[in-house]
Amino acid sequence: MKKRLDDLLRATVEYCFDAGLLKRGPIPEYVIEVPNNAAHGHFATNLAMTFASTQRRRPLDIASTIVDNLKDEQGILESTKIAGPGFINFKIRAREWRKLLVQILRERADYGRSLAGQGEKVIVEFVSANPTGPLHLGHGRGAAIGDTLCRILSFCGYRVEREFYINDAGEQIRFLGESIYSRFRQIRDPDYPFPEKGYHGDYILDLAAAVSRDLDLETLDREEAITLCAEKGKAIMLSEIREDLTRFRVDFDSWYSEMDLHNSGLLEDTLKAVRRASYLFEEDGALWIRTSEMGDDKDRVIRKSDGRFTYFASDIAYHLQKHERGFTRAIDIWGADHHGYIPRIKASLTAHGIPEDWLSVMLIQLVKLWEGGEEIRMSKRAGTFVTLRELMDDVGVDAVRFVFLTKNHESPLDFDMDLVRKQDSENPVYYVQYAHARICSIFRKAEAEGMVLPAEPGDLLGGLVLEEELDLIRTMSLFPSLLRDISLTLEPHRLTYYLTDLAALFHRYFNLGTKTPEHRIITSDSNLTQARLWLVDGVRIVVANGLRLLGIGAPEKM
RNA sequence: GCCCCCGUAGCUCAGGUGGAUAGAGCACCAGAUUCCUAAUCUGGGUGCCGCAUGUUCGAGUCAUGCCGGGGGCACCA
Repeated sequence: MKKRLDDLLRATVEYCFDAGLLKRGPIPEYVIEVPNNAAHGHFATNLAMTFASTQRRRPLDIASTIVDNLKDEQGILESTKIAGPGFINFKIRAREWRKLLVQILRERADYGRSLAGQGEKVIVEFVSANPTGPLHLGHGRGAAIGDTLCRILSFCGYRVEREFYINDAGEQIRFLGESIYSRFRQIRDPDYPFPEKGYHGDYILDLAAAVSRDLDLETLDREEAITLCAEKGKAIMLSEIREDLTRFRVDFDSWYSEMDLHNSGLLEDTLKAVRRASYLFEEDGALWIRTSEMGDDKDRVIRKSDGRFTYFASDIAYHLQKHERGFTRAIDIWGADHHGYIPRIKASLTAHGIPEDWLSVMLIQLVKLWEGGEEIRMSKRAGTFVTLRELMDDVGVDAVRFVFLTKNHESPLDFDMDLVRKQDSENPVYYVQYAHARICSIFRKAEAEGMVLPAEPGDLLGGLVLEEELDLIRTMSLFPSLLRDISLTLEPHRLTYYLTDLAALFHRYFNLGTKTPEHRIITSDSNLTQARLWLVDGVRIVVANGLRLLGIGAPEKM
């Protein structure tokens, strides 16, 4: 609808140019928006105001010139008003809104889908948890945001690859092995020392038990045993991580191992490439990359003086790999504590001639858990943390995913266990899901009363005349552009707000019937009943599509 | 010291790439069910949008500085 209005306005301006009513020149950037005040109509544009400076005329004059010459060939406008400092406010005929409902009913599960992304190849890397422990809340938030974003991007016509980067080559894995081994030895010898940088969580005990079942740790020498513990432990953790993610409805297309990066020689190749670009230098026995010339605040070490590579080296190689794999765009979702890495990664990409905006990094802020009015403090090292698995057991996948998307990812999130456990309208996820269930219930009732909807709504929708009914359609019509906006701004949380709004509109509409029986959806007038059933079917479609993009179920009964 | 994020109603937070009179939920009070699910709804009121300059027709939104809170700085991962 916005597009049609835009075409109409441009045609009008062209006409005014031809007729000499406006000085010919470039049309300035302007917006068409849905005003937050309903009295300002369905759409408003600031066109006349942005025109003012180049036309050297008062915005109000320009507005009336435009309004007097509107090229509304198809008669979509019901009224046009000039208001305030020079806004033009439009109302669209009800007939046009009803046509949009027809479109929703036709497209069904595809409603909202678009080709906006033009098949652009995007790689989204998220979660990427170290396989040294179970997934915790922070990973869950990243997983929910990343997965929903991917679903939306795909729906908007991008070719999306979801990737999990496995940090399986560094010191941390060694500490994991030492921790497991130490716990094993402590079974016999409680005084056996535990590594200072080890992992204290109880899950290490389980790992020790599992590893020692398969291997005779007793007979191996310490080094050998630790290496094996590390390998086995890593494999077990990784498979648990996969299980948790599957249960959380997050599927990855690829799992990229840092170890492979080393073994396949890609790391060495990368270094050669960097060297060719002459951004490397040696100092104090270490190998450095001159990222400071590309916007980083200092140079960074790539290979330490002990001969081992830093993680940064793998990160550079990994990102160059992404680029070589043909992705025209990359999105990384990291914990906010990694923000310091952005400049150096971008700098090293720049050194290879990769444009700065090829990579977008989304930083996910902290999750704090609250229960009984108190914060539950968490620390992975100390082993006091709530895992994603425990959270799923406690409150369910739907609620967890929804809550993780109720805030901008750049804001810290307070996760209130008491609220999320509630299964009533205070819990936003139930509020939205219930809208869907309620509509299904209405349909069951209609069927029980022998109501059958024809295949196409035809002219029946003319019965939809209430402001509340047209409001619902208008809100539904925003869905496709909302998804496009989300894919551009990378702000998937906006979808939960939209669905909550739509659900509220629907519940309010439904409740009209409790006061005024003739506003009930199922009435004695069969034509009107059918029209209203089509309307709420539209709502059901949009809610279901939205929930699907959030990875949340749309129940038919609650 | 440098970098990132946050600061909007009593609380938790939205605020659609700068628009008109800044919103929602919770909390609080009062009400609604012979009815398609009361897992719902209706009504009642709040704001120096942290402060200050600037950019412009117009700023919660952009820029700069400051204040307050959180996080991060490594030849750690």
